[in-house]
Amino acid sequence: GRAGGDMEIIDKTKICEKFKIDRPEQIIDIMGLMGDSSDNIPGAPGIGEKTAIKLIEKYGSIENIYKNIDEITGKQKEKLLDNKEQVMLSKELVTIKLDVPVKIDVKKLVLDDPDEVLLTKLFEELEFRSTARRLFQKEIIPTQAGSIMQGTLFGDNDSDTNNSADESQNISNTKHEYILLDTKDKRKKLIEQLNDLKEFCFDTETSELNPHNAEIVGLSISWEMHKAYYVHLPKGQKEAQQILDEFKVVFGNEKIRKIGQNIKYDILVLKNYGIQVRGEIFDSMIAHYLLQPDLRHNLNYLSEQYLGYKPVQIEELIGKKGANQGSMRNVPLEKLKDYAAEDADLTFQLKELFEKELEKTGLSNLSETIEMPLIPILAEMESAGIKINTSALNEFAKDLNKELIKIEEKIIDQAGVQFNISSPKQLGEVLFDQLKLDPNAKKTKSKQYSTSEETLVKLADKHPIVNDVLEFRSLKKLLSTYVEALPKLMSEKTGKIHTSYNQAVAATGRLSSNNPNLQNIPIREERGREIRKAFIPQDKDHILLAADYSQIELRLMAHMSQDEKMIEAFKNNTDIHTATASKIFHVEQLSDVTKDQRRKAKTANFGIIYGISAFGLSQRLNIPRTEAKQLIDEYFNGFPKVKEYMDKSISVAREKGYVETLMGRKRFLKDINSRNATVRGFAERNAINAPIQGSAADIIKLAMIDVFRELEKQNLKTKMILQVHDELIFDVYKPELEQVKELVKNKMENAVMLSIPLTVDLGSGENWLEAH
DNA sequence: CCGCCCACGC
DNA sequence: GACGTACGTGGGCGGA
Repeated sequence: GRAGGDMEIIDKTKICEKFKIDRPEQIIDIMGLMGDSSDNIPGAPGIGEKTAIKLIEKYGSIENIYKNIDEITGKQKEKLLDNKEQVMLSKELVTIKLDVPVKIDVKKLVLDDPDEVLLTKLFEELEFRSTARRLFQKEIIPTQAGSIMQGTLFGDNDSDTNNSADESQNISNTKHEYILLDTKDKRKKLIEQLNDLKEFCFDTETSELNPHNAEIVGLSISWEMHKAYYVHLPKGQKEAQQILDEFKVVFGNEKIRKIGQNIKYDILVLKNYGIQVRGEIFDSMIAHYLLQPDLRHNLNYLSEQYLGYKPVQIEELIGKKGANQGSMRNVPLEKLKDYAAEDADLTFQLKELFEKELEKTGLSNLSETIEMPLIPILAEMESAGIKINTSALNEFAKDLNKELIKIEEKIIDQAGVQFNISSPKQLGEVLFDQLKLDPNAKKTKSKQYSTSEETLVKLADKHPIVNDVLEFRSLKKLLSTYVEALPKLMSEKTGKIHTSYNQAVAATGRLSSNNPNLQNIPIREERGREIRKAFIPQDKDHILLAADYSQIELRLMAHMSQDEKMIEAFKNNTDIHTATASKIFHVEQLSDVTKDQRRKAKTANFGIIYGISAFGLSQRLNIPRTEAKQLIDEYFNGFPKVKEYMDKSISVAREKGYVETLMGRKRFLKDINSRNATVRGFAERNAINAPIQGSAADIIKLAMIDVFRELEKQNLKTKMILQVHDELIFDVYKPELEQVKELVKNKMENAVMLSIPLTVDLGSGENWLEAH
């Protein structure tokens, strides 16, 4: 069996309760801190969990151990914290260790059973599955539902989800009823039942991952634990459509809540078949994202963690991913039924758990008023897509290619040797070994020469090759990332680009975009702007409208800190960077602020939001550290409440273990009390930034919902098509332009009421650049 | 396949 | 003596 099968499994929750420890992983922390590095064996584990607990018993609390750490460990502490080569049984130390390549010599790592159990448990907590697989040559199976949970979250969840430490449940050892519905009659009975429900969970199986092209292979439905139905769809498009049409009314029934895991995908797939999913939405993935924004949210993970159940793996059906991966179409019906029905069953079970947990942790409002309603709106935006001017891009590609060839020749000529300019490794060797541009050249973690833009700019006057390399980089980036990539992602069906928004990635609450990423289209450099020009309205009757929040994050800083001076600046509608400059440089008249002063103030403003240090600011502005420190001091003099707010955010995080946004979105900061300054610093910057960035995300999401509903209400043809963090883009039906402008501005500016006004800038044009 | 480096956006 | 600004996605390289 698994290592240490006979070893006593320690219930950390009870220990935590007894000794008033907030978080179970603190025990692990202690273990790391106590680790013994004297034997000099790389990868040597620290003290065992039992010893850690004995220590806690002896000293009464974690705090007391910290106080007496020197007494307990001798000089170990400094040594441990400084010696990065050691792998310690501590979350944070392992994290540090990851900054440099982790090399664990398996041969030297002779572990007896208890140690292996400990490492296994640790790796499990850290989600180091692949590392564990290498070390132990086997998979880690989660021991206890909720074991990785933070704080009290899910701490009392031990009802039917706890299978002790042995094998988790799966389809073969769990009682279940998965029913295949293969006649019209059976489907009719199901649909009748569905119509009387207040909610049901569903999942679609499809031929491919892209929802815009996917063919539906099957549909599974569940509304009670361990029981689910599967409807298989035959190959012909027409037959599939007929069967799906039977379900049209149920999906369109506003009174029935629809539950799913990543349900936006299913909504999009059904939309392709002309089926509108209406009514309330509950997505287990999004729910977990709200509960634990820093963790992962896929069904396998959630199921193993919270249900103690290992689902049938997709690889068992269609093989490992890659070129030879099979299709859902070719999976034997019985297996497909089990797989599909199980997915719906598990998703339903997760909903039961997560909905209660959202309630318990005060996240229901955020969930019900923002995140869940946003899901179908994102689906609509993705489905609408944006048109691109491919011929313009193709022309641009030709130009870029020509220039690239020229500059490549020039670089090779100057280097005097053939090499791959796109290889940072080779480039570094040419610049620093061969041309010897900088005897003290910076190196990266992996001991390569750094060739980042930041580094190269400083060498620009040493050799003309440097600017050529920078130019090459910039051209190459435009060509490969945008100009060549975008047309490839155009849908054949619609001739448009359909990005995909991920609502459960960014720990702060922002959306992210991929396939393609439309949130990082160039705008700053002149040549990059050409790419924006290629984004155009759907036809000549339409025009693009861009609406962006002005300085939303700084306004939020003003609101949340309640700093009178900053609030005043925004109320007077003065340029905030100029106002900042006047404060930190003591320039009475705003009109006397110089460009350079404004630039520095602007950088300082960004730094403030991100929790910058004097060093960071000095690097950014290329000024001495003392001057940077003075800037920051003056900033806090000028805006005293901002400093208070930052300190308060950190202390809130220390006390509660998390920080919150305006709408109550939480971010847990487990490292906020870390004794490692670097790790703690990171958490502290998060404590400052997360409420600001996250509140901005809350606000634009609210605005999206309001705007979308208003467009619907007024029966307009205009569509909201893109979101870029503080900006919304619309494909406006030209006759509606004035009406839409007013509507959008109104809804965006009034999404929430703050101590300062929110202002939105509008622009329209025949392409995205012009609209800005 | 995966980690690293680099670079684009907000 | 090292470290030092938040959140993302993607392309290309190079080692395993």
